[in-house]
Formats: sequence, structure tokens, C-alpha cells
Amino acid sequence: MPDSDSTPKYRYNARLAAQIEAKWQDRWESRRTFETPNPAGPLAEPAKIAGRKKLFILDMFPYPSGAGLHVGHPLGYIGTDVFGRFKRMTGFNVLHALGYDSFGLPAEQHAITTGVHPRENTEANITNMRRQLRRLGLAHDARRSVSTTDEAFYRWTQWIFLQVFNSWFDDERGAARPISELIAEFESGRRPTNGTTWKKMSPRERKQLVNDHRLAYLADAPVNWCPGLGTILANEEVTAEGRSDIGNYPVFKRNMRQWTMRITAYADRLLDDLDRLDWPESIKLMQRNWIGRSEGARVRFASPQGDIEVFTTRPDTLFGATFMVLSPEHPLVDALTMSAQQRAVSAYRAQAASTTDADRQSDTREKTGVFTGAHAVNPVTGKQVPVWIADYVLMGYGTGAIMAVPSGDERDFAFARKYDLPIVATQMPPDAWFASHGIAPSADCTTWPAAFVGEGVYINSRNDTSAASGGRGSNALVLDGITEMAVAKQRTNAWLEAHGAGSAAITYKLRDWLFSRQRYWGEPFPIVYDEDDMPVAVPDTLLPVTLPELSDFKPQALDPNDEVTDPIPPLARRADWVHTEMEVNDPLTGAKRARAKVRREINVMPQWAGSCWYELRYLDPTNTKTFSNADVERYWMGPQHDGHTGGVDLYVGGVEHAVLHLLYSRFWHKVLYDLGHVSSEEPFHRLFNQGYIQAYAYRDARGQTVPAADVQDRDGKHFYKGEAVSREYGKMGKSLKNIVTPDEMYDEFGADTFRLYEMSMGPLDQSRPWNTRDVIGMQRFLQRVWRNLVDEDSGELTVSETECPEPLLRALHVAIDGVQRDMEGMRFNTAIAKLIELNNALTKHVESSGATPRVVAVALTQMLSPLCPHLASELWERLGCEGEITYAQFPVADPKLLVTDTIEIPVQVNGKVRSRITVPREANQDALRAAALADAAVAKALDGKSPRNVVVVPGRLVNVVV
RNA sequence: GCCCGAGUGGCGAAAUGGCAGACGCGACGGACUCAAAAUCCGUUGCCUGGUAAGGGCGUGUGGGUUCGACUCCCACCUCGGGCACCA
Repeated sequence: MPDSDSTPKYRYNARLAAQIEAKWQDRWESRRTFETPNPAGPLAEPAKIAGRKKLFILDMFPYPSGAGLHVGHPLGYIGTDVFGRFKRMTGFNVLHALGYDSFGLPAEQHAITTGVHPRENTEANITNMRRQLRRLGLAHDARRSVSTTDEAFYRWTQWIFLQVFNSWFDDERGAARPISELIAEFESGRRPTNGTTWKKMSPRERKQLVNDHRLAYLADAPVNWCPGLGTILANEEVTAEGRSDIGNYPVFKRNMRQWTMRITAYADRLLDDLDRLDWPESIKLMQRNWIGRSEGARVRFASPQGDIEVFTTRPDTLFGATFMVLSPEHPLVDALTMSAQQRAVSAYRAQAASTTDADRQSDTREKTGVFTGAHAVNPVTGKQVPVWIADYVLMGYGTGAIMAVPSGDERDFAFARKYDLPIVATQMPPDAWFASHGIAPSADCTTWPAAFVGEGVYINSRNDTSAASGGRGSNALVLDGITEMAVAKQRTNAWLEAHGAGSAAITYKLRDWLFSRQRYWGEPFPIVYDEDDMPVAVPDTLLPVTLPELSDFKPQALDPNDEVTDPIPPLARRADWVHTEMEVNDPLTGAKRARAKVRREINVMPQWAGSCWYELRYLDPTNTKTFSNADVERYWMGPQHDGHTGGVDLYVGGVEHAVLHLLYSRFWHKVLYDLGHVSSEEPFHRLFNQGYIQAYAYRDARGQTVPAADVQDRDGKHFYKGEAVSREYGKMGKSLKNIVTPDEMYDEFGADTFRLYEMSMGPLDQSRPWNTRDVIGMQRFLQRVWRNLVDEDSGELTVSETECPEPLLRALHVAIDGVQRDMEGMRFNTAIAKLIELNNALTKHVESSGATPRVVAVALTQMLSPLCPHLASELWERLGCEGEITYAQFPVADPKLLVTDTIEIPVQVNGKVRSRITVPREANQDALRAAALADAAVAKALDGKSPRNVVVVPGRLVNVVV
């Protein structure tokens, strides 16, 4: 909106907004308005927190991208800022800060192509992002803005890694304990040491035994090798298509020795504690699915080459297990394969090995497999069953072998039909099942078109006549006649246990977490290898282990399809850094050792490491003695009552972190809790998923995207330079040419208008399309507010000290009441609508009387303050109010002004509104009925018919039923 | 395939068992202006009726519960997200 000569000097437009906003941003900074007092530690100001409740609100840790922000990024930040500012005005001590998750691939990729050090690039990006965010007027405590790449920060990331490294999971207690306690148990013989006694073991053997129990351990494991990125990836970072989450490069399975975190030890707690969290159900569900707990049984099938153990969730169908299927990679396959089958088995295994996981798991593929020639014994029937291998059985889940029950499992059914294997029913499906398949009820599976999965009466499920029972009838397993699956499972499990053939068991889909990355721009591990090639912690006094300087950041083997070459991490190039001397503490005794040659770990940590605990560092960012003072942590994150998990009061971010970040941080937090370093059991007590701002994009006839900003709409069609273009809808991005930046919004409207527009678009948790054209509405609103309080020509206040007329005063208090409740519930869109309504009422008053009553001006300014803090601060100052509006009390509605003597209620006839009647507020049923029936419009609608029933809801409505 | 979420004016949306469409955009009409922009005022779900009074229809589709359903239940359709041979 360019100014012209006729534009009043004090009109609230982008130019004036920019002045006001810069003024207040500078003032907040110099007055240190948003610095939040701590109860203890370096930032302690105990006097300031006395008698105030606390609130810790948190935005998901941003990566400082080189592209800068677009208008979609700040949505959550504005939301938390509005909420935090509102809570400050209701007396809370609010902790709100924003730091930077600044390690990671993009800066390193940039370094590879440009030769600019990742640190330089990262810092430039952070500076730009700080500038863009400062312009938004966020009430963040700047002292707490940490970056994961700061040595003062990653010193503690390394320290936490060592806490994990130096602990083990005690299954009996279900919690982590210091590794020294495990060593003590081994030494004393209280805990068995795999055959040889502790005393007889060599130091190397002892270290290995201990290492195998650590929560952070080295493992030769099948990993996701991504040559395109030159690194391995965690399972969670690989897409369903078998490609990298970042960069979309091919990913290959291969074995490598890697740092691994024993997150599976926490599977049950990670699952169970979800019930105590205030999170969206959908996110809880995604975590539950990811953890993938299934209850069932492990069952051993005897074979000449030893027992084959399977996991099944349906032990109750064991009588129907007519064959077994092993994964092609199963270690027993070689031994089991009969010579006649050798050739077929090898061919199948080779073929399976050359197929990617993604292809193997495509469900459109027909089932394939080969017979090994071997047989095993079904423990309940005593019968020999053939052993097959097939790639639909995965080595990575359960035991890598299954008992196939074709009558009760679709996959086994398909396999049995294809290879003509026997199918025996163990449950009689209900008649409805047969009816839905269009066949007559029969226990003969040859007539079945599919497996039956569900509750049905058990049949063919008794072994009191078979060899397996050894003739001991009373020891037999009899399921026939049972109708409930749970009962049948329980009986089978008991029988298996009594006969040493198996036991109830639980498995998880969750795998341990691969923690090594063959990169440069990450936290170095605080680990060296000793003379036994065993990992040893770098002593605390030598932390942080800083990243050595490099001139070339490129990892080796960058051909995306090169799955053979081993990764060589960039740090390996600094031989002088890798091979060093150090005084370490003995990993078994803890005693200080003499200076000796060691070799450094050359992998770095994944980007998740810093984001696993950053919220704890916000609490006490400058503490050099500990990662966070214990009293400070208890104050901000401690449990609120018995059974409360503790944690951040409100965590806002996108749903894309539902599994990765949120699961990893919960795991680290629980380890810290077990070791007594934090008082909270969970990092994030309440989670809120904000929606996304998306945008329209346009393509011309050739399919090329055209700049969305230059597209014109006419009659529901879209034109670019006169040519018709087609519209699509998607994420903001360079490729769609539909980016709108906050900077453009600041220039055109100002930060307050931008904030208001983002909050008014809809509920915070819903995604919506950006539409620059709509922003003007919020600017007009602020312009009207300004004009109601300030003369546009003279800049003088137009506020009167005269009494406010009652209708306007009532409108004010109705607005206060509604806005207060909407703010509390984070329904900022409806809060804004109520403020607009109030201002529209005020405008009518000003049109007739020429001035705004002071009481309305003050309260309106206060209510606007969380949403438009710059404008509100300016008006607050002009109104001559004391102190900073940031800490002024939010207005409180007078209940007396919310109720009226008479109310208008609708009268329905047969559910359709036909009239409205005005009645005293406390009118009772009889009075309402009489008033409604006496109404002329109602009489007309009744058309002479007499009411059959009259429903009266006092205070709400009357419904006359004819 | 399985699981979860969402479908309301031209558009963003509001109403969570009780007056459907608050509020904003856009559109249309008007004021100001030489004119335009900006700003201000008014109208605006659809159909019908005379540009009136009035009437009818209407929250993805079909059914159900209820005096009353955008809201609760069942089935289906469409879109979005997650998982995917998990034994």
C-alpha cells in the first residue's frame, strides 16, 4: 500500500507498523523484558518467581536452513508466543526459548560443494534466521538460545552419551543402572558370567562381557548402507520404498560394526507411559505401532539339526501348523538342507539376497519358496512337518522362522495352496463366514477360499490320543470345544511350558537404534579404543572432544549404487587426531591409567543426538558444572502430582517427528531419569501438533510451474500473462515457485498483521492454504482499532474519560469472557473473531460519540497484546498505562455484565425455527410454553393443529411437536 | 491391504445434541475523488417469489437414534496422513 499525499500521517499501515515494531523490539531487548528467572543456578532470581506458577512452552528444535524461512515456518512459533504471552498476563512465569539444531547433513553437503566450512555456513544461516524471527516479535529469552554445534552444548551431549555408555538395563528392576554395579555383580558371582568365572576371564573377555550389556554398544549388525550419502541410516530414516529419508538415495542392507543404542530395553516403558501423556491419540498410535509389541509364544520344533525356535502370536493354532518356513538368511538353513535340495536352496538364497528389502516386501509379489528336504516335529501333534525357506519370512523379526498355520493365516494359506501343502482347520468358522464366502459350512479346508482369522470353536486340537502325549491322558492338551481364543492361548502356553517345548513370549517391531554416522558435521564420540581394541570413555575432564579441522569434508564412495565399498568417515583423514595418547580410566575398575596410545572413534553421532535433550539445556544454558541444575530441572519439568510424568508443559511441532525424534528423546530422558539426573520421567508432557501452511502452485500448458505470485484469478480460472494455467496444492518450495517469505509480509503489512493473519486462518492444528490476498483483512482490523484510539491526522488519542454506555460495556465483557477462554484453549482464530466483533461495536460507538471510552480502550489493548504485541505496547504507552503490557493482568470479565434480564429464544415447530420470543432470563417451563404457544407466527405455523408435545429447554429453546 | 484423521457458501472458516454459515477474503452496490488507489458504509448460502411479504432446499452419500443431528450410531464414497508379508 504505497502512501500518497492524501494518506493521513498517523494511519496504521506498513510504514507506521514498521516504526512501531522496530521501536518495541529494541526496547524489549534493552529492557531484557523476556528474560525468565530461574530458581537456582547461574540464572537464579528466586525473588522473581515467588508466588507465581510456572509454564515451560517449547517449539520443536529448528534446523537453520540456508534457504531462510517461508511463511509456513513461523506458524507454530507464533502460536506458542501468543499462548506464552497470554499466560504471562495471567501471572505465569513462562519459559520460552528457541535454539538451533545446527549439526546435520545440509551444511556438510554445502561444504562439500563449496569448500566453505560447515561452521561458517551454519553460523551465517543462524544469523539470518535470528534476524527473520526477531522481526516477528517473539517473546523468547535470548540467553537460552543454544546451538547443538556450540562446544559448550555438545560437551554435554557427549556427557549424556557417556551416561548411556556407562549404564546397563536391569531387567528385574526394569531400569537402567550404572555399569559399575553390573561389574560388582559379576565380580561377586551374584550374576552369572556365561560359563567361565569372572576371575578366570582375561581383561579383554571381561570388557567384552560388560560391553555386551551397555546401553550404548558396538554391534555387527545388518545396517542400512546408503552410499549416496556415504553413511548408514537408522531404520526410521529409510522410507518404505527402501530409500533415504534425506536425498532419496538407494539404501542397501549389509553388515557393519556400529554404535547402537539399546532402546528396545525400554520398549515396554515407552509403550506404557504413553497412557500418561497428554498427546494427540494419533501420535500415540503411531508410536505404539512403531514399537509393535506382540504377545504370543516361542515354540521349539525339534529337528535332527537341533531345535528350530519360532515366534507365534497364535499358539492356540499350533495343531494346524502343517509346515515351517525359515527366512533364507536363517543360520540353520545350511545344516537343514538335504543334498537333493542343495542346488534349489542356494539358488533361492542367492536370489533373495540380491533383491532389495523394498522389493521383497512388496505385497503384490506372489509367494515363493523352496523345500529344504528336512522335517521337524510339531510339539503338540508329534507329527513330522516339512521345513521350507521363503522370503516372506524376515530374519529381522521374531526368530526368523515361523510355524505355518495355513488355515489361520492368509500368507501361510497362499503359500500352502501354491505348493500344495496340507491345510488343517483348528477352529470352526461361524456360519456367517461361510455365507460371506458363498460356501457351505465345512471343516474341510479344501473347500475354503481363504484362511479364517477370528474367534471360532476349536476343533482338531487335542493330543490325548497322539504319540506326543506319551499316553498320559491327564497331561494332554485339549482345546476342542473352547470358544475363546484367550483361553486356548493360555492353555497352549501352559502346556508348552510344562513340556519344555516353549513359553509365552513378547516380541517388538522396534529395533535397537543405530547411532553411528560416517560424516563430519556431527558430535564426535567421546570414545577411544585401548590396547584390546575395546571402547573406553574419554575422561570427563577432557570433554568436549572437539571436531578436528578438515579441508575436505567428502566421505568416500559417493556412487549411490555402490553397495560394496566400505564407508570411510571424513575424520579418518586426520591420522594425527585419530592416533593419540591419553590418560583414560580403566573401564572395569575406574582407576586412572597411565598415559597410553589410543585410537579415537572416527564416526560421529546422528543429528538426533542434540535434539534428544536440548530442552534440558534451555533450562540452564550457561551452567558449566552440569547439563542442567537439578533444582532448575525440578522447577520447570518436575512431576506436578503423584503419577504425573513431568516434562515440558506444552510442546508444539509438526507431526513429521511422531516417531523418530519423539521416541529417541523419550528414551534418553528415561535413561537420565533412571540414573537420577532428572526428576521427570518424560521430556514432553503435553504435545500439540500444528498444521501446515500449504500453498497453491500453478503450471502452464507445458507443465512448467509459473510464479504463483504473478497468477491472476478470474471467474474461478487462473491466468499467468494471459495464458490459462492449472492449479495444484502443495508444500511451499522452490520447485513449485510458490514461496512467500515473512520478509515480504513485514514489508507489505508489518509483523503484527502477519501474526494476526496466521492465527486467524483456522485452528492451529489444521493445515490450510496460504492466501496473501486475505491478509489485508487483518490489517484493516488493526487499522480500525488504531483509528478508534488515535486520530489519524494528528496522532492524538481519541479516548474519553466519560462513562461507557452499558450496551458497549456488556459487549466488552462478553468479549473478555470469550477471548479469555479461547486463548486458554489455544483457539486463537475464534478469539480474533471476538475481538473484531468488539471493535466493530466500538466503531459504531465512536461514529456517534467521537471517542472511545477509556475502559474499552485499555481492555481491548490488553486483549490484543498477546496477538499483536508491538501495536498493543504502543497503544499501552500512549494510553499512559504503567509498566510493560507484557506483564499487565489480562482483563477479567464481570459475571454480572454477562447476563441480561431478558433473553431471546427460538421457537421451533417440528424442529424448524418459526419464531423467536423474548422472555425473562429465568422464565420457567410453563411460562416458556405459554409464551411460545401465544406467539402469532407459531400459531400460523401450527395451522390450527393442536400440539402433540411441547419440548421446553429453559434458556435454550421451545420445540412444538405436532 | 490395515490403522488414523477430515469432508459445511465462490474461498479460509464458525457452531460438538438446541437459531447452520460468527469472523475474514472475494463479489456486488454506494460514499469520498477530476479519476484511480487507499479508506469508509451497505448487501451477499442456494432455489423460488415481483428487486416485496412469504415458501422450499441445504453441513460428502444412504440409513438409524432423538421432540430436535454439522454434532451421536451403522454402511458407503472422496481426500489427506501413517504402517505395510511383523508371524
